Parts: sequence; structure tokens; C-alpha cells
Amino acid sequence: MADALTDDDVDRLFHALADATRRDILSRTMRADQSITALSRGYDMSFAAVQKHVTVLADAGLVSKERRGRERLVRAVPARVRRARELLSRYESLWRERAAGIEAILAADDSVRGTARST
Amino acid sequence: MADALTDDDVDRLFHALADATRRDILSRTMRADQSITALSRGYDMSFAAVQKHVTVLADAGLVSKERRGRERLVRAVPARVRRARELLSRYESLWRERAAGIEAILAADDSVRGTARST
DNA sequence: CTAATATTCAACCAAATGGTTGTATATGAC
DNA sequence: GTCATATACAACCATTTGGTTGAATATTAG
Repeated sequence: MADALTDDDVDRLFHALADATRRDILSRTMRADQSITALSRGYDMSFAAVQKHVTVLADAGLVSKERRGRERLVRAVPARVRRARELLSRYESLWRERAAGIEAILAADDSVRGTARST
Repeated sequence: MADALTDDDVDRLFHALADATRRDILSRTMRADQSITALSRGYDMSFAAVQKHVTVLADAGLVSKERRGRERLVRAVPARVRRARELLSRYESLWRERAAGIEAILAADDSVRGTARST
């Protein structure tokens, strides 16, 4: 994916994942494309509620809706999930860089102290 | 980390990440522990607002607050970020499993067709 | 053409959210 | 001991969210 994600894009992405129903919809559509009606059978809420969740996922780019006659098939967009995962990996990188910085300082310190001790 | 995350834990985790200010706080505290006052200098909002964001991150387990005299140092919890990343990796795995299933079916289909053609 | 099915969206409601202001408490500096 | 600084939290407000109900539209089946 060529385009960078804006802060709003990322807001939507993680917001879409911040709900158990939406995560379940994502799981199911990762396994197989499904219509909204088929999806809604799996949840104890109104059709409109499931429809809203699908819309949130679509706005976040995590799924797309493809028309098949009167049905819309909800199709997962794995590339977007990978994108979210990459964002999190970057936060982890920040930590590793910080840890690496600390080790470098300690290594320098040990060298100085080693020299001092050999006196 | 030994404990599994509940759906509510995961809700909080991704909800905490669904805001640009909180993601920035996470970035900064990944690089260095900081007091809330120090953090709040970087945002154009009231101290209480930043305080609230830090609380959301803490409730999600992404940071901890460690007391240093009158200050609280906000410390990132990289293990939690890794956890969120692992959750996303699992969704990606679902897709790969699906793709692998499709390839297996196609391979079997090709074998049958190959045999038929050799007649 | 009509009926059934699938989907979209508006309007509504209660709860949650993000930000502000102000008060209270705890700790450190002097 | 007082003052300054740092933090926590309540109360408030506007907006957003998650769910419901109902009406409208599009497509398929008969």
C-alpha cells in the first residue's frame, strides 16, 4: 500500500478494533466472505446494529463490501490488518532503540570502570 | 505474560490506541519515562485532559504510573504493545489459513484435470 | 407484476467520550 | 511553616457511540 495513513485513518483503524463484535466480524470475514444478513445471524442484536458495525469496519478499511445482486459480501482486507500490526511494531521498535541506547551507555561505562580498576 | 486478555481488556487496549494524543504519549514514553506535567507541555489542551489520556492508557495496561516523590513517572509497557501486535498477527493468520485452504483445493483440482487431460 | 429478501439510512435514546474549570491533596523547596 | 509544584478527581458540556425501530430502496424468486 502506497499511501500513508493519516492520524484520522489510524484513529478509525484502532477504534474499529475496540469492540468485540467488530473483532468477531473481522475474524469471520477473514475466514470467508459473508453477507451482512449471514453475519447478523451470529449476533444477539438487531440487523441495523450489525450493519453499523460493518460500516465502522469498512470506514476503517478493514473490510470492503462487494455487491452480489441484492446482497453485499463483506470481504476482509488483510493488508489493512497488517498495516495496523506494522504500526504497533514501530512502537516496539522505539522501545528497542531506547534499550539499545541504555546498553551502549552501560558498555561505555564498563569500559571506563574496567580501565580504572586495572590501575 | 501469563494471563489471557478478556474481550474488555482488548476493547480498552485498542480504544486507548484510537486517539492521536494517546498514541503520541505512548511514543514519548516508549522513548523515555516522563512525568504527566512534562507530557502535558507537549499538547494544546488542559493538564486534566492529558491526565485523562494517561489514565486511559494506564487502564489499558499500555503504561504504568510510578511515583517519584510528588511526581508520577509514566512508563511505557512494551509487553502490552507486543500483545496487541500479536492479536493482530492472529487475524493475519486466519487469512493465511484461508488462502492455504484455497491453494490446497486448487492443487487437488489441477491434479484431477491433469489426469483427465493425459487420456 | 407481486412478494420476499437484503440493505441503507433517519430518528431516537441512553451511555460513553473528550475536553474544561475548579477544588482538594500530597510532596518538595526554601 | 509556608509557598510552589504535581497530581487526582468531581462536575459540567458538547459530541460521539452503540443499539433500536421504522421507512425506503434495490434485487431476486415465482
